[in-house]
Amino acid sequence: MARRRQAVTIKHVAKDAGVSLQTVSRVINNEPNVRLAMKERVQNSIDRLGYVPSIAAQRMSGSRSYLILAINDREKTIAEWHSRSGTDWVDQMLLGGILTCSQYGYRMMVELVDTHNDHVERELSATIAALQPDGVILTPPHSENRLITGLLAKKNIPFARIGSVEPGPGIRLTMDDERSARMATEMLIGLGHRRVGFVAGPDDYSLSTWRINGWKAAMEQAGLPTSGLLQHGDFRFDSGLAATQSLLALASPPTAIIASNDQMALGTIEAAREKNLDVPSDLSIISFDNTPVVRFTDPPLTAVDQPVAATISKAVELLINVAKLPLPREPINIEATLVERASTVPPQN
Amino acid sequence: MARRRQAVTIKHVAKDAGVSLQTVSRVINNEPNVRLAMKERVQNSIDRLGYVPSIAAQRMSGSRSYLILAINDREKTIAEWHSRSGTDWVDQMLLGGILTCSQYGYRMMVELVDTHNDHVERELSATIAALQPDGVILTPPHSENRLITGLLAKKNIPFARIGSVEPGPGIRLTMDDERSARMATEMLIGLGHRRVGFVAGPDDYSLSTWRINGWKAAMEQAGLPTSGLLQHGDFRFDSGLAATQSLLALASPPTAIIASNDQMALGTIEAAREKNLDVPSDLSIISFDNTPVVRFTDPPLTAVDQPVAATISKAVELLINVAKLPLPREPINIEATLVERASTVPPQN
DNA sequence: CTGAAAGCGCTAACAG
DNA sequence: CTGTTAGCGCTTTCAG
Repeated sequence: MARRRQAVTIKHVAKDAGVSLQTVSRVINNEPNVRLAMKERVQNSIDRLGYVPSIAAQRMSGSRSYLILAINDREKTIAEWHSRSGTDWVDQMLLGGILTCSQYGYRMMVELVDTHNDHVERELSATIAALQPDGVILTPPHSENRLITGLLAKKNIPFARIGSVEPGPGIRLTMDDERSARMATEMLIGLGHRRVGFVAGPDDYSLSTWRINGWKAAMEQAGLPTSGLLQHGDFRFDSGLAATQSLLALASPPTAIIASNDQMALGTIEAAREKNLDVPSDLSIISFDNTPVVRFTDPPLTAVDQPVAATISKAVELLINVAKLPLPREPINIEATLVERASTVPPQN
Repeated sequence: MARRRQAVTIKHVAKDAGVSLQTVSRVINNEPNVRLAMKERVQNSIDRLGYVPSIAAQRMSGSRSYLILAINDREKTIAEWHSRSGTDWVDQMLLGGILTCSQYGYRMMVELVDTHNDHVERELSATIAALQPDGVILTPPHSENRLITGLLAKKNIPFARIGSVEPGPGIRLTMDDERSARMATEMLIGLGHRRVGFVAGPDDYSLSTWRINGWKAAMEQAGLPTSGLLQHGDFRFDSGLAATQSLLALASPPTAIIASNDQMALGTIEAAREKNLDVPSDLSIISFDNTPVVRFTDPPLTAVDQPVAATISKAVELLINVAKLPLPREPINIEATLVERASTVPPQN
């Protein structure tokens, strides 16, 4: 491979503008202490020569790397990509991340890390040493992996924890899962449902518990029982199917079910079909996430839309401005909304 | 922001192993001329200290950046992400790209570039100057944008052109669209269809034409007419709907339609529904891409699966080994497969 | 086979 | 406000 060198460097610009390297550097970085005339002259040379600073060189000299790392769970992400289940979590991350990054001259890079690996620390250390990101975004279940958060804190790398309110280092952002679960439950209660089942996610996701709590709170506030109406799944279709089968086998089965994600909701639909129950007249369904698939199910699913793009965008912003802005001490909530479709109607009997 | 320095550098390793920087460098890069004993001693220090070379420093000193850039059309990609249409093109790129990159110690980064922009060259130049990727993957319609391919060639950056056979610089990879369109058409003919309509993609995608050619070839070979059975769309739902409406308004409408992508196929389903035609008994449908949505339509769509992950994976491999391997002069074909679902049956009348 | 020296492009620290 | 100097961590010469 040809030894590629930077086509036009800060030296060329300095020479062209007849100033020192330092002055050019100051202009690039928008630092104070440059006369306007000088600044314009330099900017002119920059534009004319088409100069763009080398990120590698900037990083080398102790400045920023202009890189934000978004870390996802390796196993789960690859499984989703393989299965082509239509989960667009990564896409929404990129949507929020890339656009916001580019506003600040940053880039976003997606990394897959295996939480359950004994070598998480080594794996992550290596990535950080190699890439030297200016900020890291942690998604569940990494957000609460002490090995990871501890390492990042120790290395003094700003990071955001999506979907975690657990105290500790890092900026915490949530989509207020308790609130949205409550909202979904209240909506069903409002329609007249009194037995609302809940299919929860796995325990290693904090948000699983929050959603349960929101559902319970709404039920209790309406004076409705929850006992026996809670089942656990693992976010996959099969587990949603099994959980719903259990719920529908109850002496007095629920007339509505909330599933903690779309894939499990598909399982819920399937379970209803197996029992010859009509959705929504026999069973109303609300799912979480609002991934593309919910619009193509029969019937289209009412779903809690998780504002993933907005959340990542916010995280990027905070991470980039971490030096300037005062760091939020409290978790930041990006509110989810409920998208009504055809899977929710009043109970028919 | 704290001025972060590399925790453990090549110097530490050199000192620890009692050798020169150079020797460590040779070990890292697996260069010859290091005695096995020496190599082991150095590797030991590397492992013990947990040393990982800084990519920025490597890049600075004229070596590789270990970065492959995957460039997608900005407008189209963002529109798809926003609409949450379930297109998983980017996910499949990442699946193939990230995994293969990581095998070689590389990373993949997704960039969005606006083809229709007058400043493509400047935009791309800036990205390249900033990132200095070792390779670039171009997807349609960038693959045939002379401004882009010319720039990359001039800068001597290895690149792959996905979905292009047009002569010129760069490694060309296709999914053999003509072949798969022929295959789809033959399948329908095999079922007994004689009037097979085709909804093509936009002209600025070469593959649109290839798919048309495949369809035509199969029809002609079977002695079937194609006149009037071709309509053009722009890959979006609405255009698929309109194109199908035109086809169904024909004096003798087609009994089967091939749509050049899944979104347009959804439009085809909708057009059939509007006319009270049953799919598949009144109208068989095959779509291209096999994105997640095709499994959730009613009925699930028979579709040509585009091996995006495999193609990107292959591109990455070639790009990384561009110095060692002889560069393929001919386009490389990664073969698509036809996934049969419920939207294709023999014509009912 | 190994080492020493020079430099990649940029910024921090210090002078003026 | 501007310039000079030193060095980031690594690889490429070029010597031994």
